[in-house]
Amino acid sequence: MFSQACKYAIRAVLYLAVHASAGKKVGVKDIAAALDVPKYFLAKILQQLSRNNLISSTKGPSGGFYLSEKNLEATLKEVVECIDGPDVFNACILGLPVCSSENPCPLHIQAFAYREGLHYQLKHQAIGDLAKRIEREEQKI
Amino acid sequence: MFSQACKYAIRAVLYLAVHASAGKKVGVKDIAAALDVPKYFLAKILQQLSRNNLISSTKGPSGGFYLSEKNLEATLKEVVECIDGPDVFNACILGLPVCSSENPCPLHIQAFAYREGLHYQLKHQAIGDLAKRIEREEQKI
DNA sequence: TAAATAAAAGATTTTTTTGTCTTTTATTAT
DNA sequence: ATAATAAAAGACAAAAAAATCTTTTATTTA
Ligand code: FES
Ligand code: FES
Repeated sequence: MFSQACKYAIRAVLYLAVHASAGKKVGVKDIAAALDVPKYFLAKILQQLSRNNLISSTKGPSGGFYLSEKNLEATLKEVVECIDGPDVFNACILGLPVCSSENPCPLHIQAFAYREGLHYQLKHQAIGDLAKRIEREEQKI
Repeated sequence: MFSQACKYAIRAVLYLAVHASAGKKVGVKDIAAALDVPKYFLAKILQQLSRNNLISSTKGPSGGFYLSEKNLEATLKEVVECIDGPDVFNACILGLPVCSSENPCPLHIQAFAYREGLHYQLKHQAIGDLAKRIEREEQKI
């Protein structure tokens, strides 16, 4: 479903939503250590998210990454599409050129439900709200 | 979700279920052409399925691949796991070391629900029955 | 202003996946 | 038996994804 880079991206964004803020930025090194993820690879991913204004950062001492108020209002759908491209939620599970309910492949019905359920949550839940739930329910990242 | 190899495997098996039989075997070249899939790569995949007794084959003139009665009773779950390994349906969508409802990641609920939906169909539907539905509903492969 | 810090950017390497080609082996039909 | 056929197996190449290292740029604190 998601590339390795995308998995790291989602986890890093959620980590920032929970543990960082404009007043308490956190560096790649710390994030990588907390998530047990390759440091340099994560840095690349964070740069890409930053370029696309999905996360915020400042350089220099006491710098690092965090989510602005604006960033917290975005959704994971945007994060996912930033890393894995815009077709993640529209592609046929068998790799056929188009996915459609009118002309479905044999796995379409289940696959479509699978994707849409996930897609719906990722599209409609703000990252900030998700973070609150993670803290409330003590979910792992 | 599925690797490219696995997608080809599923499609090839379904193609065989619909178009081949013990009396009418079909060669890699024909399958590859029909599915528009790289010939030599498909050959590798079919060999692996054959070694694991998920499809049948004979060499030589008028030889080729087909599904025996036994093969038709197997499920796509077995095909998938033969190619992509046994963890496909148990892995956390974020790549966390374990996926469990007791200690879920933030995407677990959706991911699990729909993954299980797919898993259930692939596990409980015999390939032969699936093939009948494909013919009945004229689904694409 | 200078030194220290941390992200941004660029270049490279490694690993995995995908795809190709060649040789061998088994089977069949002549 | 022999020739033709097609899968099996092995070796190889290309492309993509993942991971690493180095240099540059911006920022802050002393
Ligand atoms: S057509 Fe294959 S998943 Fe929709
Ligand atoms: S724990 Fe992540 S999908 Fe189940």
